[in-house]
Amino acid sequence: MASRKMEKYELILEAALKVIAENGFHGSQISKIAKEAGVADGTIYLYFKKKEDILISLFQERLGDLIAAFNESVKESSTADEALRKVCEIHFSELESNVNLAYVTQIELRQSSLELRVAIGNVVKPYIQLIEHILEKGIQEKSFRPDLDVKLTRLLIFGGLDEAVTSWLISGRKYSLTAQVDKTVEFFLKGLK
Amino acid sequence: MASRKMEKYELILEAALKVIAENGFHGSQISKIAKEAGVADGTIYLYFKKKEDILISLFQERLGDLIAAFNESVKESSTADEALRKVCEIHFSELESNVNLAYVTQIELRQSSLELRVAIGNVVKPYIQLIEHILEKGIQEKSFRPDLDVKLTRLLIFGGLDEAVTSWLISGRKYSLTAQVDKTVEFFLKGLK
Amino acid sequence: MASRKMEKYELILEAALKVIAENGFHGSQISKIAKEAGVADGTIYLYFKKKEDILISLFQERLGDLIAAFNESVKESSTADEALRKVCEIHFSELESNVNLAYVTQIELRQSSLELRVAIGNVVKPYIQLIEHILEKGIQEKSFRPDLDVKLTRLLIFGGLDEAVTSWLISGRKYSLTAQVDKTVEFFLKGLK
Amino acid sequence: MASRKMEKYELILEAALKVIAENGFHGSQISKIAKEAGVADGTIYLYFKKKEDILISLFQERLGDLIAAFNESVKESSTADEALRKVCEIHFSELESNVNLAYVTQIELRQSSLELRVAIGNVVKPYIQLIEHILEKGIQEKSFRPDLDVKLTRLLIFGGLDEAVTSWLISGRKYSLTAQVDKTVEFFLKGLK
DNA sequence: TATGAATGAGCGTTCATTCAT
DNA sequence: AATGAATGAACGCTCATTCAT
Repeated sequence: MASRKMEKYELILEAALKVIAENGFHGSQISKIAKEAGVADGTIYLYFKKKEDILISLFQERLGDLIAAFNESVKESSTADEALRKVCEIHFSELESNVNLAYVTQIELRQSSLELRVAIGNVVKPYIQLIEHILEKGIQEKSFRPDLDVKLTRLLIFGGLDEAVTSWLISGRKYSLTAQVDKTVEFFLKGLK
Repeated sequence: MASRKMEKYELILEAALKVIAENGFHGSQISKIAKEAGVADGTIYLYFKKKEDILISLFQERLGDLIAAFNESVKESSTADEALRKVCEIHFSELESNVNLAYVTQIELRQSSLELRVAIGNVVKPYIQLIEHILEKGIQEKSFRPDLDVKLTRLLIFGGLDEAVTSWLISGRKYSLTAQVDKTVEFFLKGLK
Repeated sequence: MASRKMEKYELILEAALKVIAENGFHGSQISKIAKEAGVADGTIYLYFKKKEDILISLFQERLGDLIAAFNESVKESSTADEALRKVCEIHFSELESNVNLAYVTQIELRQSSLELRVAIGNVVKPYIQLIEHILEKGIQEKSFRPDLDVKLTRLLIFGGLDEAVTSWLISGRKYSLTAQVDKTVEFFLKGLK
Repeated sequence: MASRKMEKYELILEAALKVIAENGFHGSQISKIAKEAGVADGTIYLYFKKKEDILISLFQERLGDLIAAFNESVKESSTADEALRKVCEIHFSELESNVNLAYVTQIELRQSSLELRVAIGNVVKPYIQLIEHILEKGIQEKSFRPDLDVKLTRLLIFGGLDEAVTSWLISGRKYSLTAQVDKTVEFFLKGLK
């Protein structure tokens, strides 16, 4: 009954996402997540070894999907410019359309132990590498400057995207995030000049 | 006796910075900070209302200094280009030369409650506004593109700088951060092209 | 199907003995015993009402055999002296040759609830009564002092034997227990003088 | 204020003794002991590192006194016979007059972890050694048999005394324990013959 | 009979904060 | 102002037991 097992696993992840988004990281006791999922406290420990494992899985499952979507889109892009635009588009649109996920990943999960942050880092790493690949492709295509430091630039781009999302959230989502895609990509491509 | 009062206040902040840098956010109990500062636990509550207030003050005092330095330098800069370079230089060099502060602000203080993060946000806001002013100045000087979205671009720049510092820390400080200033400024000014 | 029923019953007891001997009383969860026995957790509750019942049954079955052996031997003994020697011999040799049983009865099962200890007491009672019978027989034979308090003396003898075994176990079984039979019986028979 | 510190330490030990005697080992939660002592739960952890430490201390403090009393009495005894009688007398009378202590040491504390039992063993060891010294003294005085195995015999004596006390407790203290001293000592001295 | 997923009560321990001195 | 002993709320996790299949 793998499907049934997965059902409950998904149920708990879904509940955790909702509870954390509503109550914050520190206000999300196991008992609250269990109640939201409609299972007993102990049941959670049949699917997750420790409380932190829920959060790590949440990150891996949800962001794993996102990163798969990134890879797919990038493959379909003919140019590096287009690929970078795709990345930015997906990054903004996915988080805009899934506010709970956005809130949890940008705000709540960062308030966690070093151990968890390392796990999160591992999930984010492929994403940053994807940006790096796009940069390399752009250089090969002679579309991007050949003297770019790809290791540094990928961080500047990721950091910019991340901050844009966080700021949008903290502002109370008073404006459209996806509407920023063009200007954002333009800044990355053309810089300030 | 204001000076004497300030003495102990500073003593506690200094101790908190050291203890958090050494033991991490979760390993920094009031009792440990008090011992490091050479005062009794209860004494801390004569200077700070809650534990979080120590952290907020830490951020305000130390980053306040930094931001004052930013403002000073920017005023002395004749062009927006130069001002942006100055900001980046100070951002990287100050945190590179004060690893405890870097570690605490980039890594440890982020594992805190929403309330604290809002307070931190307030401290950071003037810095982001400073970047905004530079952008506006650059547009006036016709050095920067007139169609820049300054509200968005300031975030992309701040996020890029922030991520560069965090990544450098997590990597174990295996390379020079200040050596990245040129490439970073160049990316912001010229973009990928 | 009584035999089949008994098979599984025995299987579980055997598994419990092994698991407790290997993991100690507190490390012996039902799930561990079930796995060792090759049955499901729930199956155990078809044969035993509560976890403690396994332990009580373990004691009854295994020590019951021992006590039967005692009775047999005593019946075959012509004198009380000889009977007492037999008791001591069997007590020491059986536990020496069955270390798991010794460990579980002397060390692990004593860390249990009052309820269990009462049940264990009931199992031990016939043994203590056997010693009493031997004492009475000795008095009748005019081999033992007529002024012996048999109720008290049986305890002194049982306690002595019990402590000798426990001490031997705790010492790490560095010496032979059965080699102590002679001296032990001699002490009981002649006292210190 | 060493005296004040000791006051609360004693208060907690006293409360623990009472609570364990009344509720058994497993029914004695920290919160119950704290309430009985009239302190907060957390206060207990200012005086004891772990819950088990209360029990170990209880054993050490109370039985330490007892063993000191033993040593004192033995020193005052002119002969080994007399010393052995003294030991038996104190053993029985002290536990008879302090039923809570008897109950806790004979019944409850034995249901504890191996770690605690080792600690208890260390407290009991000097007592067993004391019995050994008496035996050696008796041999020197040519009052006891020269062929006694003192290492074995001390266990037979201690085990006998221990069992006599436990049995008296379990019986519901329906008879006088101290009234058994004469018969007990007589058994040890003269054996069954 | 047999299974094993699900249950949920139960508790030791930490630590920010208070307050009598 | 300063102390530091005392407080007590808060919670993750285990595991004996149940019950739908």
